[in-house]
Amino acid sequence: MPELPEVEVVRRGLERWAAGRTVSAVEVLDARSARRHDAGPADFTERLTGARLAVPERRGKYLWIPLSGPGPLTGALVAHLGMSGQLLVNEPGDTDPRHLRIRLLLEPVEDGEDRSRELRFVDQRIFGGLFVDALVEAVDRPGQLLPASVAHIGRDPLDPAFDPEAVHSRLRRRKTGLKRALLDQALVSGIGNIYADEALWRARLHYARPTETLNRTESGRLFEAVREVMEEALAQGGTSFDSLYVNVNGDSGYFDRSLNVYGRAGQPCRRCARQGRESIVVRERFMNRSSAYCPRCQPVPRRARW
DNA sequence: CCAGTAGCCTGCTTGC
DNA sequence: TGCAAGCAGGCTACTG
Repeated sequence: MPELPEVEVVRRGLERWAAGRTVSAVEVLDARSARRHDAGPADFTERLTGARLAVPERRGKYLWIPLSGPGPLTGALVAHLGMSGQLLVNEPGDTDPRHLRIRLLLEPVEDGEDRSRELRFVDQRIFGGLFVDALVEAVDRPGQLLPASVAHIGRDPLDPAFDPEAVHSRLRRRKTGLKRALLDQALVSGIGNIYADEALWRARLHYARPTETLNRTESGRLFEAVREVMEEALAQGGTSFDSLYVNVNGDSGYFDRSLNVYGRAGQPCRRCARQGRESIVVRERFMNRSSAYCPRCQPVPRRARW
């Protein structure tokens, strides 16, 4: 499941392998993967054909490639990977993978040696998709452009302009549970179910903690934990884009090795074990998804908000 | 405006 | 063995 670190790995791969190229042809094999393009697949194809791909950008789990026509910027190709989306760069003629949904043919870069490439959007479950959108100025930063459809997304903890104090104030004004707030991409972006559980564990906070009772120390600890979890995942997955095949299926290599609570229900809490205490990680259903935590170092708050 | 939830999707796993 | 239900969960659109 791609979260921010996985999406950043894709962004880097695209910067390395697709930026600077011009789209010569587009094939929408499954219109559902372009359903967020309001004007339909034919318009999607038309807007992309002949466009030049600039350096990809990212906010949270949204990724976009600014497009220039023959002239200045005309918009952006926006991608969201959803649950199972992948963006792959291939040589034309490579065998089509099972869930190939959209294909973009990319012209060679103009040095005579280079070949054409294919940018492929592969997505088993079709929660993700591609669309073309207009670029608008960021409200809090004149001059910074982002797709109109991404304007409501909050800055992520790896963004230099991320403001922990501002997010803390907004958290305090909410009346909800902490994990619900962490997963709200308008408040702070890039955090999905897995990294939410991992960050909460690190910060020793329970997912049902009422946001309005959080103090600065705790929110500071939490954002720090989120950043650490993301940076570690990035360090492990962020080196695999050095070959042509931009491999980003959500496997950053982080999953098996470094997870402390997610997928570890029934196993001992590592932090408690280090302290010579015994506590077993539990898994509960919450918000129609699973939440894992250690009941000893992340005790259920007195006034829990589920 | 805010909090909370249904529905979108496919494929693997589990239960009868 | 076959079939159905359960599960995985990010995001938008919608309701209260």
